[in-house]
Amino acid sequence: MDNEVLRQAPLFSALDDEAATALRGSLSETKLRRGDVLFHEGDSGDRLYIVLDGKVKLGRTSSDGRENLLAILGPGQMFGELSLFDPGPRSGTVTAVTDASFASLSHEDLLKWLDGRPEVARGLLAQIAGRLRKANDVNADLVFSDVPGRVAKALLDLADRFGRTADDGVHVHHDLTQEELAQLVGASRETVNKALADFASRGWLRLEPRSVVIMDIDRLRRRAR
Amino acid sequence: MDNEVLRQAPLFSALDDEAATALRGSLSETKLRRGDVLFHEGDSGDRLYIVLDGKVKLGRTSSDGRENLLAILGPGQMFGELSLFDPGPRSGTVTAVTDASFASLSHEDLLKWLDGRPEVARGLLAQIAGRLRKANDVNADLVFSDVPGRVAKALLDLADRFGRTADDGVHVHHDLTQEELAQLVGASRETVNKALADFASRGWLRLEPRSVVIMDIDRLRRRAR
DNA sequence: GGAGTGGTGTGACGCAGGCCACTGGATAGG
DNA sequence: CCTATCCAGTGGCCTGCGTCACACCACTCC
Repeated sequence: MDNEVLRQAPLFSALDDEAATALRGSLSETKLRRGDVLFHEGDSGDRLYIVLDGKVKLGRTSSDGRENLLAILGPGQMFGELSLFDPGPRSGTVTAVTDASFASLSHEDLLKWLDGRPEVARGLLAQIAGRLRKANDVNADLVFSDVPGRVAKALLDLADRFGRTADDGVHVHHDLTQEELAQLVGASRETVNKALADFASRGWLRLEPRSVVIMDIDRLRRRAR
Repeated sequence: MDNEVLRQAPLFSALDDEAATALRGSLSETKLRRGDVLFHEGDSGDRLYIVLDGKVKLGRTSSDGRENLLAILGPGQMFGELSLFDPGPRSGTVTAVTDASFASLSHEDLLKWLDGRPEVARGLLAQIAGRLRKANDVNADLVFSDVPGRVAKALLDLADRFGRTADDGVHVHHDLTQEELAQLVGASRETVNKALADFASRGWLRLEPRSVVIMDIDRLRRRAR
């Protein structure tokens, strides 16, 4: 298992070596291929997962079958926390968008763990609080911004987390189809495509399959707000 | 100060009498009149508040001055938690929608408090996790539901929390203007008004100033999903 | 009383963006 | 290789809802 990632994960950054070693005993590892589903909305389950490698999408399906993505998560990020506190069914479906691996921990083990270690509890709170803040931001965007604005915002967020700067711009291998990108910003595939094409025609970015190269990040930022 | 409400507040429901008495020493009380602002988005501040009496709206303002409400909070509910974990500026503005009173607790006191009492920490986590889940639900609604659907949902939520059942229906004194209701569901005042008028013309509810009487809650529920 | 103010009710108009329909390229599976 | 499937790109139509523009209270405050 990849210790490096775990030690950098926000949740465990406060741990000393001894504690980290002790923790590893409770963890188990899972691997998925692109497209595989880790769990479905409505499943029961109480494990907390941390992404070691790859990316997943966290989505929910409406009653009439349409889908909407809450988040794209990469290495170091956790999910499945919600079922820890109200132990109901899973509130979303988690699907791998690339081959991916995870460390996971049972509800029970985590709670045992938290009791003795207030700094970990605080880390967990900070994680969830951050997610809440972000969810609120997304709400505001859905109300205030148009689709191109939300697409720009999503690209910038993905660039922040997965981008690599080269001399021809920031390469963002988001690994998402335009359909998925559309579900992430809450719009139709067609409209997202048109927004992307428009950005490209202005020279702000270049489109590549499942990735973009951002060439003028300042303009994109201005479009996003 | 109203002990009853405090003891029922989800955050402190796990406390025994001794602990509750000890806590009261750290609390201070605040009162507001309808329309008064407790704090603004961007203010610094690290107090956690618990509503004792009345209602508040938690809102944020977009760069071009339009407003959007994240939540309406009533007795027993807390707010201001976010600044506890990343101690940045306030992420929203809190305004009283009725005369209201609050108990508050400083960041520092709360953290001191949490360390010895894992059950309170867990209560706090559960609260925030619940809010996160709710924020995600709102996101899905903004993507999937039309305005009338969101209005119906908002009314049902308000009815759940503030409604009183009488023989002519469920009386919901939400204390919101239609403008505020519109900001809550992310729509214009006019469209919300038309949705309400439509519901009323179907006999599902009756409109009264700053309140509604829901007469056919099942139909309203069906319209909401 | 009259005038201002804040909330509610309604019609008309325009447009962002959803939905549909189709094209073409790329990848996979036989 | 050929076919099937998936994904990206683009145009056209239609509608939900935002915006504008009013009218009509129900108040408070002179």
